[in-house]
Amino acid sequence: MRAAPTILHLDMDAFFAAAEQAAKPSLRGKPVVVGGLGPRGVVATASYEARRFGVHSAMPMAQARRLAPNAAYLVPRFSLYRSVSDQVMALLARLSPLVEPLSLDEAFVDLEAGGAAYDSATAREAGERLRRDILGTTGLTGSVGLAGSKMLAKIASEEAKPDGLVLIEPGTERELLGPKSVRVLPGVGPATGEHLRRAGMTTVADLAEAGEDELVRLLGRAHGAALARMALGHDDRPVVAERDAKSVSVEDTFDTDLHDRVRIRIEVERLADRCVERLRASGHSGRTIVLKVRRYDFSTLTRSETLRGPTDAPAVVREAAARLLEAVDTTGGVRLLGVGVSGLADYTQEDLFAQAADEREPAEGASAQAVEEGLTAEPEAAAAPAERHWPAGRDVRHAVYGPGWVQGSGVGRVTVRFEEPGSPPGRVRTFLVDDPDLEPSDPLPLVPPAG
DNA sequence: TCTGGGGTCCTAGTCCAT
DNA sequence: TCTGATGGACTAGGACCC
Repeated sequence: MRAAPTILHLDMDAFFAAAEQAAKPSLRGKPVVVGGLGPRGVVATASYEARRFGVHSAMPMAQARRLAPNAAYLVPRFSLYRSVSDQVMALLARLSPLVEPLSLDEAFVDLEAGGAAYDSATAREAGERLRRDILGTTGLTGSVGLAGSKMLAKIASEEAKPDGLVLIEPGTERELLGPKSVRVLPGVGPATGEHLRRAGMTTVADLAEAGEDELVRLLGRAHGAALARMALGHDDRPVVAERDAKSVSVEDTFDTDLHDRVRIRIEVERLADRCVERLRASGHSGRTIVLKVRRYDFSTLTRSETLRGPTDAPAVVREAAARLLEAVDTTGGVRLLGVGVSGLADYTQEDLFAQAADEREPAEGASAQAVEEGLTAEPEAAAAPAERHWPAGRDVRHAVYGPGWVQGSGVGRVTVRFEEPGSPPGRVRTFLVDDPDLEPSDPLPLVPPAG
Protein backbone atom coordinates (compact mmCIF):
# COMPACT_ATOMS: atom_id res chain seq x y z
CA MET A 1 0.00 0.00 0.00
CA ARG A 2 1.63 3.24 -1.09
CA ALA A 3 1.27 6.48 0.82
CA ALA A 4 -0.30 8.59 -1.94
CA PRO A 5 -3.56 7.76 -3.79
CA THR A 6 -1.88 7.49 -7.18
CA ILE A 7 -3.50 4.31 -8.53
CA LEU A 8 -6.31 5.34 -10.88
CA HIS A 9 -9.18 3.11 -11.93
CA LEU A 10 -11.27 4.23 -14.88
CA ASP A 11 -14.66 2.71 -15.61
CA MET A 12 -16.70 4.02 -18.52
CA ASP A 13 -20.37 4.54 -17.60
CA ALA A 14 -22.76 1.94 -19.11
CA PHE A 15 -20.25 1.76 -21.93
CA PHE A 16 -21.97 -0.18 -24.74
CA ALA A 17 -25.33 1.49 -24.13
CA ALA A 18 -23.78 4.96 -23.83
CA ALA A 19 -21.89 4.46 -27.10
CA GLU A 20 -25.16 3.47 -28.81
CA GLN A 21 -26.92 6.54 -27.41
CA ALA A 22 -24.08 8.76 -28.65
CA ALA A 23 -24.28 7.16 -32.09
CA LYS A 24 -28.08 7.31 -32.29
CA PRO A 25 -29.45 10.72 -31.22
CA SER A 26 -33.05 9.47 -31.04
CA LEU A 27 -32.04 7.12 -28.19
CA ARG A 28 -30.55 9.77 -25.91
CA GLY A 29 -32.36 9.89 -22.58
CA LYS A 30 -34.24 6.68 -23.44
CA PRO A 31 -33.82 3.14 -22.03
CA VAL A 32 -31.35 1.18 -24.16
CA VAL A 33 -30.41 -2.46 -23.69
CA VAL A 34 -27.46 -4.03 -25.53
CA GLY A 35 -27.10 -7.79 -25.66
CA GLY A 36 -27.91 -11.00 -27.51
CA LEU A 37 -31.29 -10.81 -29.20
CA GLY A 38 -31.77 -14.55 -29.70
CA PRO A 39 -34.10 -16.60 -27.50
CA ARG A 40 -31.24 -17.32 -25.09
CA GLY A 41 -29.59 -13.90 -25.11
CA VAL A 42 -28.54 -12.00 -22.00
CA VAL A 43 -28.04 -8.30 -21.28
CA ALA A 44 -24.50 -7.05 -21.82
CA THR A 45 -25.17 -3.45 -20.76
CA ALA A 46 -28.27 -1.45 -19.85
CA SER A 47 -28.36 2.35 -19.98
CA TYR A 48 -29.07 4.13 -16.70
CA GLU A 49 -32.59 4.85 -18.00
CA ALA A 50 -33.14 1.08 -18.47
CA ARG A 51 -31.66 0.29 -15.05
CA ARG A 52 -34.49 2.26 -13.47
CA PHE A 53 -36.81 -0.53 -14.69
CA GLY A 54 -34.65 -3.11 -12.92
CA VAL A 55 -32.72 -4.24 -16.02
CA HIS A 56 -29.08 -5.12 -15.36
CA SER A 57 -26.12 -6.94 -16.89
CA ALA A 58 -26.28 -10.75 -17.22
CA MET A 59 -30.08 -10.75 -16.95
CA PRO A 60 -31.87 -12.93 -19.54
CA MET A 61 -33.14 -10.73 -22.39
CA ALA A 62 -36.64 -12.19 -22.06
CA GLN A 63 -36.81 -10.92 -18.50
CA ALA A 64 -35.46 -7.50 -19.53
CA ARG A 65 -38.18 -7.23 -22.18
CA ARG A 66 -40.84 -7.92 -19.60
CA LEU A 67 -39.42 -5.26 -17.25
CA ALA A 68 -38.78 -2.63 -19.93
CA PRO A 69 -40.94 -3.45 -22.96
CA ASN A 70 -40.43 -0.02 -24.52
CA ALA A 71 -36.63 0.04 -24.33
CA ALA A 72 -34.51 -0.11 -27.50
CA TYR A 73 -32.93 -3.56 -27.83
CA LEU A 74 -29.69 -3.63 -29.82
CA VAL A 75 -27.00 -6.16 -30.71
CA PRO A 76 -23.47 -5.23 -29.58
CA ARG A 77 -21.25 -3.53 -32.18
CA PHE A 78 -17.79 -4.44 -31.00
CA SER A 79 -16.00 -2.62 -33.80
CA LEU A 80 -17.47 0.67 -32.55
CA TYR A 81 -16.70 -0.09 -28.90
CA ARG A 82 -13.16 -1.13 -29.78
CA SER A 83 -12.46 2.08 -31.65
CA VAL A 84 -13.78 4.20 -28.76
CA SER A 85 -11.82 2.05 -26.32
CA ASP A 86 -8.64 2.65 -28.34
CA GLN A 87 -9.17 6.41 -28.02
CA VAL A 88 -9.65 6.10 -24.25
CA MET A 89 -6.63 3.85 -23.79
CA ALA A 90 -4.53 6.34 -25.79
CA LEU A 91 -5.52 9.06 -23.31
CA LEU A 92 -4.52 6.79 -20.41
CA ALA A 93 -1.19 6.06 -22.05
CA ARG A 94 -0.45 9.79 -21.96
CA LEU A 95 -0.62 9.64 -18.15
CA SER A 96 1.68 6.68 -17.58
CA PRO A 97 3.49 3.81 -19.28
CA LEU A 98 1.86 1.54 -16.67
CA VAL A 99 -1.70 1.05 -17.93
CA GLU A 100 -3.47 -2.25 -17.26
CA PRO A 101 -6.62 -2.67 -19.37
CA LEU A 102 -9.17 -5.01 -17.77
CA SER A 103 -11.68 -4.90 -20.61
CA LEU A 104 -12.79 -2.52 -23.36
CA ASP A 105 -14.16 -0.04 -20.81
CA GLU A 106 -11.98 -0.41 -17.74
CA ALA A 107 -8.33 0.05 -16.81
CA PHE A 108 -5.89 0.72 -13.98
CA VAL A 109 -3.20 3.39 -14.33
CA ASP A 110 -0.17 3.87 -12.09
CA LEU A 111 0.00 7.68 -12.07
CA GLU A 112 3.17 7.78 -10.01
CA ALA A 113 5.08 5.65 -12.52
CA GLY A 114 4.17 8.16 -15.22
CA GLY A 115 5.02 11.21 -13.11
CA ALA A 116 1.40 12.34 -13.54
CA ALA A 117 0.74 12.63 -9.79
CA TYR A 118 2.56 12.35 -6.46
CA ASP A 119 -0.09 13.29 -3.89
CA SER A 120 -3.85 13.66 -3.42
CA ALA A 121 -4.09 17.07 -5.05
CA THR A 122 -2.14 16.21 -8.18
CA ALA A 123 -3.93 12.83 -8.47
CA ARG A 124 -7.34 14.51 -8.31
CA GLU A 125 -6.21 17.05 -10.90
CA ALA A 126 -5.01 14.29 -13.26
CA GLY A 127 -8.28 12.37 -12.78
CA GLU A 128 -10.49 15.36 -13.52
CA ARG A 129 -8.41 16.28 -16.56
CA LEU A 130 -8.72 12.71 -17.82
CA ARG A 131 -12.50 12.79 -17.47
CA ARG A 132 -12.67 16.04 -19.44
CA ASP A 133 -10.40 14.64 -22.15
CA ILE A 134 -12.47 11.46 -22.46
CA LEU A 135 -15.67 13.47 -22.82
CA GLY A 136 -14.09 15.78 -25.39
CA THR A 137 -12.57 12.95 -27.42
CA THR A 138 -15.35 10.37 -27.32
CA GLY A 139 -18.46 12.23 -26.17
CA LEU A 140 -18.84 9.67 -23.35
CA THR A 141 -18.47 9.89 -19.59
CA GLY A 142 -16.26 7.74 -17.40
CA SER A 143 -15.94 7.45 -13.64
CA VAL A 144 -12.60 7.63 -11.88
CA GLY A 145 -11.46 6.12 -8.60
CA LEU A 146 -8.18 7.13 -6.97
CA ALA A 147 -6.54 5.31 -4.06
CA GLY A 148 -3.31 3.79 -2.90
CA SER A 149 -4.15 0.31 -4.20
CA LYS A 150 -5.99 -1.34 -7.08
CA MET A 151 -8.72 -2.76 -4.88
CA LEU A 152 -9.53 0.60 -3.30
CA ALA A 153 -9.28 2.50 -6.59
CA LYS A 154 -11.84 0.14 -8.07
CA ILE A 155 -14.17 0.51 -5.09
CA ALA A 156 -13.77 4.29 -5.40
CA SER A 157 -14.73 4.34 -9.10
CA GLU A 158 -17.78 2.24 -8.28
CA GLU A 159 -18.79 4.88 -5.72
CA ALA A 160 -18.12 7.63 -8.26
CA LYS A 161 -20.57 6.23 -10.81
CA PRO A 162 -22.03 7.67 -12.88
CA ASP A 163 -19.87 10.47 -14.22
CA GLY A 164 -17.89 11.22 -11.07
CA LEU A 165 -14.56 11.01 -9.26
CA VAL A 166 -13.89 9.65 -5.79
CA LEU A 167 -10.51 9.76 -4.06
CA ILE A 168 -9.82 7.66 -0.96
CA GLU A 169 -7.46 9.54 1.34
CA PRO A 170 -4.66 7.45 2.84
CA GLY A 171 -5.48 6.44 6.41
CA THR A 172 -9.25 6.29 5.87
CA GLU A 173 -9.30 2.86 4.18
CA ARG A 174 -10.39 0.62 7.07
CA GLU A 175 -13.00 3.04 8.30
CA LEU A 176 -14.41 3.25 4.77
CA LEU A 177 -14.30 -0.50 4.05
CA GLY A 178 -15.55 -1.78 7.41
CA PRO A 179 -19.32 -1.27 7.02
CA LYS A 180 -19.40 -2.34 3.36
CA SER A 181 -20.72 -5.71 2.20
CA VAL A 182 -18.16 -8.49 1.70
CA ARG A 183 -19.28 -8.45 -1.94
CA VAL A 184 -17.28 -5.25 -2.63
CA LEU A 185 -14.04 -7.21 -2.29
CA PRO A 186 -12.62 -8.64 -5.51
CA GLY A 187 -13.08 -12.40 -5.61
CA VAL A 188 -16.24 -12.44 -3.48
CA GLY A 189 -19.11 -13.43 -5.75
CA PRO A 190 -22.48 -15.00 -5.01
CA ALA A 191 -21.07 -18.36 -3.85
CA THR A 192 -18.36 -17.02 -1.54
CA GLY A 193 -20.74 -14.32 -0.29
CA GLU A 194 -23.28 -16.96 0.69
CA HIS A 195 -20.57 -19.13 2.24
CA LEU A 196 -19.45 -16.21 4.40
CA ARG A 197 -23.02 -15.25 5.28
CA ARG A 198 -23.68 -18.74 6.59
CA ALA A 199 -20.59 -18.32 8.77
CA GLY A 200 -22.07 -15.09 10.11
CA MET A 201 -19.93 -12.65 8.12
CA THR A 202 -21.64 -10.03 5.97
CA THR A 203 -19.41 -6.95 6.22
CA VAL A 204 -15.75 -6.33 5.55
CA ALA A 205 -15.32 -5.54 9.26
CA ASP A 206 -16.63 -9.04 10.05
CA LEU A 207 -13.88 -10.50 7.86
CA ALA A 208 -11.19 -8.34 9.45
CA GLU A 209 -12.34 -9.49 12.86
CA ALA A 210 -12.44 -13.16 11.88
CA GLY A 211 -8.78 -13.12 10.90
CA GLU A 212 -6.72 -15.06 8.40
CA ASP A 213 -6.82 -18.50 10.05
CA GLU A 214 -10.61 -18.57 10.13
CA LEU A 215 -10.92 -17.38 6.52
CA VAL A 216 -8.36 -19.92 5.32
CA ARG A 217 -10.28 -22.64 7.13
CA LEU A 218 -13.52 -21.52 5.44
CA LEU A 219 -12.30 -20.72 1.93
CA GLY A 220 -8.97 -22.45 1.40
CA ARG A 221 -5.41 -21.21 1.52
CA ALA A 222 -5.12 -18.80 -1.39
CA HIS A 223 -8.57 -17.30 -1.28
CA GLY A 224 -8.73 -17.04 2.52
CA ALA A 225 -5.34 -15.39 2.90
CA ALA A 226 -6.01 -12.91 0.08
CA LEU A 227 -9.38 -11.96 1.54
CA ALA A 228 -7.93 -11.48 5.02
CA ARG A 229 -5.40 -9.01 3.64
CA MET A 230 -7.97 -7.15 1.57
CA ALA A 231 -10.34 -6.87 4.54
CA LEU A 232 -7.60 -4.91 6.31
CA GLY A 233 -7.23 -2.66 3.26
CA HIS A 234 -3.94 -4.29 2.22
CA ASP A 235 -3.45 -4.87 -1.48
CA ASP A 236 -0.03 -4.57 -3.03
CA ARG A 237 -0.81 -6.01 -6.45
CA PRO A 238 1.11 -3.89 -8.98
CA VAL A 239 -0.36 -2.36 -12.11
CA VAL A 240 0.85 -4.70 -14.87
CA ALA A 241 0.98 -3.28 -18.38
CA GLU A 242 1.41 -6.44 -20.45
CA ARG A 243 -0.32 -9.71 -19.68
CA ASP A 244 0.31 -12.83 -21.74
CA ALA A 245 -2.80 -14.71 -22.83
CA LYS A 246 -3.09 -18.12 -21.16
CA SER A 247 -5.84 -19.63 -23.30
CA VAL A 248 -7.98 -19.03 -26.37
CA SER A 249 -11.50 -20.37 -26.69
CA VAL A 250 -14.76 -20.05 -28.62
CA GLU A 251 -18.18 -21.23 -27.65
CA ASP A 252 -21.70 -21.11 -28.99
CA THR A 253 -25.06 -21.40 -27.30
CA PHE A 254 -27.69 -22.80 -29.65
CA ASP A 255 -31.17 -21.34 -29.95
CA THR A 256 -32.57 -24.82 -29.36
CA ASP A 257 -30.80 -27.81 -27.83
CA LEU A 258 -28.94 -30.11 -30.22
CA HIS A 259 -29.76 -33.82 -30.03
CA ASP A 260 -28.34 -35.24 -33.25
CA ARG A 261 -24.90 -36.69 -32.57
CA VAL A 262 -23.73 -36.02 -36.14
CA ARG A 263 -24.78 -32.37 -35.93
CA ILE A 264 -23.03 -32.03 -32.55
CA ARG A 265 -19.86 -33.42 -34.04
CA ILE A 266 -20.05 -30.99 -36.98
CA GLU A 267 -20.50 -28.06 -34.59
CA VAL A 268 -17.50 -29.14 -32.53
CA GLU A 269 -15.38 -29.23 -35.67
CA ARG A 270 -16.58 -25.76 -36.70
CA LEU A 271 -15.72 -24.43 -33.26
CA ALA A 272 -12.29 -26.06 -33.44
CA ASP A 273 -11.66 -24.26 -36.75
CA ARG A 274 -12.75 -20.92 -35.33
CA CYS A 275 -10.62 -21.46 -32.26
CA VAL A 276 -7.56 -22.15 -34.40
CA GLU A 277 -8.21 -18.99 -36.43
CA ARG A 278 -8.17 -16.98 -33.23
CA LEU A 279 -5.16 -18.87 -31.95
CA ARG A 280 -3.20 -18.14 -35.11
CA ALA A 281 -4.33 -14.51 -35.19
CA SER A 282 -2.88 -14.11 -31.70
CA GLY A 283 0.43 -15.59 -32.84
CA HIS A 284 0.19 -18.63 -30.58
CA SER A 285 0.03 -22.37 -30.67
CA GLY A 286 -1.16 -24.50 -27.77
CA ARG A 287 -0.75 -27.88 -26.21
CA THR A 288 -3.96 -28.61 -24.30
CA ILE A 289 -7.27 -28.94 -26.15
CA VAL A 290 -10.42 -28.39 -24.08
CA LEU A 291 -13.96 -29.37 -25.02
CA LYS A 292 -16.82 -27.74 -23.13
CA VAL A 293 -20.36 -29.10 -23.15
CA ARG A 294 -23.34 -27.52 -21.45
CA ARG A 295 -26.25 -29.93 -21.33
CA TYR A 296 -29.99 -29.37 -21.56
CA ASP A 297 -30.17 -28.96 -17.75
CA PHE A 298 -27.39 -26.32 -17.74
CA SER A 299 -24.90 -28.70 -16.14
CA THR A 300 -21.49 -28.04 -17.66
CA LEU A 301 -18.60 -30.39 -18.14
CA THR A 302 -15.16 -30.03 -19.67
CA ARG A 303 -12.84 -32.65 -21.09
CA SER A 304 -9.25 -31.93 -22.01
CA GLU A 305 -6.34 -33.62 -23.69
CA THR A 306 -2.72 -32.55 -23.61
CA LEU A 307 -0.67 -33.17 -26.74
CA ARG A 308 3.03 -33.95 -26.81
CA GLY A 309 3.78 -30.53 -28.26
CA PRO A 310 1.99 -27.28 -29.11
CA THR A 311 0.00 -27.08 -32.32
CA ASP A 312 -1.95 -24.57 -34.39
CA ALA A 313 -3.06 -27.10 -37.01
CA PRO A 314 -6.83 -27.10 -37.55
CA ALA A 315 -6.98 -30.82 -38.20
CA VAL A 316 -5.13 -31.67 -34.98
CA VAL A 317 -7.40 -29.49 -32.82
CA ARG A 318 -10.48 -30.74 -34.65
CA GLU A 319 -9.52 -34.40 -34.15
CA ALA A 320 -8.64 -33.91 -30.50
CA ALA A 321 -11.94 -32.14 -29.86
CA ALA A 322 -13.81 -34.91 -31.66
CA ARG A 323 -12.01 -37.55 -29.57
CA LEU A 324 -13.00 -35.72 -26.39
CA LEU A 325 -16.61 -35.55 -27.60
CA GLU A 326 -16.65 -39.34 -27.99
CA ALA A 327 -16.35 -39.65 -24.20
CA VAL A 328 -19.28 -37.33 -23.47
CA ASP A 329 -22.86 -38.46 -23.00
CA THR A 330 -25.11 -35.99 -24.84
CA THR A 331 -28.38 -37.80 -24.16
CA GLY A 332 -31.08 -35.26 -23.41
CA GLY A 333 -29.59 -32.53 -25.57
CA VAL A 334 -26.81 -29.95 -25.66
CA ARG A 335 -27.34 -26.18 -25.33
CA LEU A 336 -23.71 -25.01 -25.60
CA LEU A 337 -20.51 -26.32 -27.14
CA GLY A 338 -17.07 -24.79 -26.79
CA VAL A 339 -13.52 -25.56 -27.90
CA GLY A 340 -10.46 -24.01 -26.29
CA VAL A 341 -6.70 -24.27 -26.38
CA SER A 342 -4.45 -23.61 -23.39
CA GLY A 343 -0.82 -24.18 -22.57
CA LEU A 344 0.04 -21.52 -25.14
CA ALA A 345 3.43 -21.13 -26.78
CA ASP A 346 4.69 -18.45 -29.16
CA TYR A 347 5.79 -21.01 -31.69
CA THR A 348 4.78 -24.33 -33.21
CA GLN A 349 7.07 -27.29 -32.78
CA GLU A 350 7.65 -29.48 -35.78
CA ASP A 351 4.47 -31.51 -35.66
CA LEU A 352 4.41 -34.64 -37.75
CA PHE A 353 0.97 -35.56 -36.46
CA ALA A 354 -0.39 -32.28 -37.75
CA GLN A 355 1.09 -32.87 -41.17
CA ALA A 356 -0.35 -36.35 -41.29
CA ALA A 357 -3.76 -35.13 -40.19
CA ASP A 358 -3.72 -32.25 -42.68
CA GLU A 359 -2.86 -34.64 -45.48
CA ARG A 360 -5.79 -36.87 -44.55
CA GLU A 361 -8.21 -33.94 -44.37
CA PRO A 362 -7.09 -30.98 -46.47
CA ALA A 363 -10.41 -29.06 -46.59
CA GLU A 364 -11.03 -26.52 -43.83
CA GLY A 365 -14.32 -25.10 -42.54
CA ALA A 366 -15.53 -22.75 -45.25
CA SER A 367 -18.25 -20.97 -43.34
CA ALA A 368 -16.27 -20.21 -40.19
CA GLN A 369 -15.78 -16.59 -41.23
CA ALA A 370 -19.48 -16.10 -41.88
CA VAL A 371 -20.38 -17.49 -38.47
CA GLU A 372 -17.72 -15.27 -36.88
CA GLU A 373 -19.34 -12.19 -38.38
CA GLY A 374 -22.76 -13.23 -37.23
CA LEU A 375 -24.03 -13.37 -40.79
CA THR A 376 -25.67 -16.72 -40.26
CA ALA A 377 -27.33 -17.58 -37.00
CA GLU A 378 -28.02 -21.15 -38.02
CA PRO A 379 -25.34 -22.97 -39.95
CA GLU A 380 -27.90 -24.81 -42.07
CA ALA A 381 -28.93 -21.45 -43.49
CA ALA A 382 -25.51 -21.03 -45.09
CA ALA A 383 -26.47 -23.31 -47.96
CA ALA A 384 -29.70 -21.45 -48.77
CA PRO A 385 -29.67 -18.39 -51.06
CA ALA A 386 -28.93 -15.59 -48.61
CA GLU A 387 -31.76 -13.27 -47.68
CA ARG A 388 -30.00 -10.28 -46.25
CA HIS A 389 -30.04 -10.18 -42.48
CA TRP A 390 -30.50 -6.81 -40.70
CA PRO A 391 -29.88 -7.10 -36.94
CA ALA A 392 -31.29 -4.25 -34.81
CA GLY A 393 -28.72 -1.53 -34.29
CA ARG A 394 -26.55 -2.27 -37.33
CA ASP A 395 -25.16 0.71 -39.25
CA VAL A 396 -26.41 1.12 -42.80
CA ARG A 397 -26.16 3.61 -45.63
CA HIS A 398 -28.90 4.35 -48.17
CA ALA A 399 -28.00 5.70 -51.59
CA VAL A 400 -30.58 8.49 -51.26
CA TYR A 401 -31.12 9.05 -47.53
CA GLY A 402 -27.53 8.58 -46.30
CA PRO A 403 -26.35 7.02 -43.01
CA GLY A 404 -28.70 5.42 -40.53
CA TRP A 405 -29.25 2.36 -38.39
CA VAL A 406 -31.59 -0.61 -38.38
CA GLN A 407 -34.45 -0.10 -35.95
CA GLY A 408 -36.10 -3.42 -36.71
CA SER A 409 -36.82 -5.98 -39.40
CA GLY A 410 -39.29 -8.72 -40.22
CA VAL A 411 -41.70 -10.07 -42.85
CA GLY A 412 -39.37 -9.04 -45.66
CA ARG A 413 -39.00 -5.44 -44.54
CA VAL A 414 -36.38 -3.45 -42.67
CA THR A 415 -37.01 -0.20 -40.80
CA VAL A 416 -34.17 2.32 -40.76
CA ARG A 417 -33.76 5.51 -38.74
CA PHE A 418 -31.69 8.08 -40.62
CA GLU A 419 -29.48 9.92 -38.17
CA GLU A 420 -25.82 10.08 -37.20
CA PRO A 421 -23.82 11.02 -34.08
CA GLY A 422 -23.81 14.79 -34.66
CA SER A 423 -27.31 15.11 -36.13
CA PRO A 424 -30.66 15.82 -34.47
CA PRO A 425 -32.96 12.77 -34.00
CA GLY A 426 -33.78 11.43 -37.45
CA ARG A 427 -36.78 10.09 -39.36
CA VAL A 428 -37.75 6.46 -39.87
CA ARG A 429 -38.29 4.79 -43.26
CA THR A 430 -39.09 1.20 -44.21
CA PHE A 431 -37.61 -0.74 -47.15
CA LEU A 432 -37.69 -4.24 -48.59
CA VAL A 433 -34.88 -6.32 -47.08
CA ASP A 434 -33.29 -6.71 -50.52
CA ASP A 435 -33.52 -3.01 -51.48
CA PRO A 436 -30.41 -2.52 -53.62
CA ASP A 437 -29.97 1.08 -52.36
CA LEU A 438 -29.47 -0.16 -48.79
CA GLU A 439 -26.03 -1.36 -47.71
CA PRO A 440 -24.47 -2.33 -44.38
CA SER A 441 -21.82 0.20 -43.35
CA ASP A 442 -19.14 0.79 -40.73
CA PRO A 443 -19.84 2.76 -37.53
CA LEU A 444 -19.27 6.51 -37.76
CA PRO A 445 -16.99 8.18 -35.16
CA LEU A 446 -18.98 9.46 -32.15
CA VAL A 447 -17.14 12.78 -32.25
CA PRO A 448 -16.10 14.07 -35.69
CA PRO A 449 -12.30 14.13 -36.05
CA ALA A 450 -10.89 17.63 -35.51
CA GLY A 451 -9.95 19.63 -38.64
C1' DT B 1 -38.76 -16.79 -16.83
C1' DC B 2 -34.32 -19.26 -17.74
C1' DT B 3 -29.69 -18.07 -17.51
C1' DG B 4 -23.74 -15.19 -23.30
C1' DG B 5 -18.94 -15.25 -24.30
C1' DG B 6 -14.15 -14.94 -23.26
C1' DG B 7 -11.20 -15.20 -20.00
C1' DT B 8 -8.33 -16.14 -15.10
C1' DC B 9 -7.29 -18.49 -10.93
C1' DC B 10 -7.75 -22.06 -7.43
C1' DT B 11 -8.56 -26.70 -5.54
C1' DA B 12 -8.60 -31.49 -5.41
C1' DG B 13 -7.90 -36.06 -7.16
C1' DT B 14 -5.07 -39.23 -9.83
C1' DC B 15 -1.03 -40.93 -11.82
C1' DC B 16 3.73 -41.35 -12.17
C1' DA B 17 8.66 -40.67 -11.25
C1' DT B 18 12.12 -40.08 -7.91
C1' DT C 1 12.77 -55.34 -3.64
C1' DC C 2 9.29 -53.10 -1.16
C1' DT C 3 7.33 -49.04 0.93
C1' DG C 4 6.34 -44.38 1.81
C1' DA C 5 6.94 -39.44 1.10
C1' DT C 6 7.06 -35.85 -2.09
C1' DG C 7 6.25 -33.25 -6.00
C1' DG C 8 5.05 -32.37 -10.82
C1' DA C 9 1.87 -33.01 -14.66
C1' DC C 10 -2.54 -33.64 -15.93
C1' DT C 11 -7.54 -33.46 -15.50
C1' DA C 12 -12.07 -31.69 -14.01
C1' DG C 13 -14.80 -28.56 -11.87
C1' DG C 14 -16.06 -24.30 -9.55
C1' DA C 15 -15.97 -19.41 -8.72
C1' DC C 16 -15.26 -15.08 -10.35
C1' DC C 17 -14.65 -11.07 -13.51
C1' DC C 18 -16.16 -7.85 -17.29
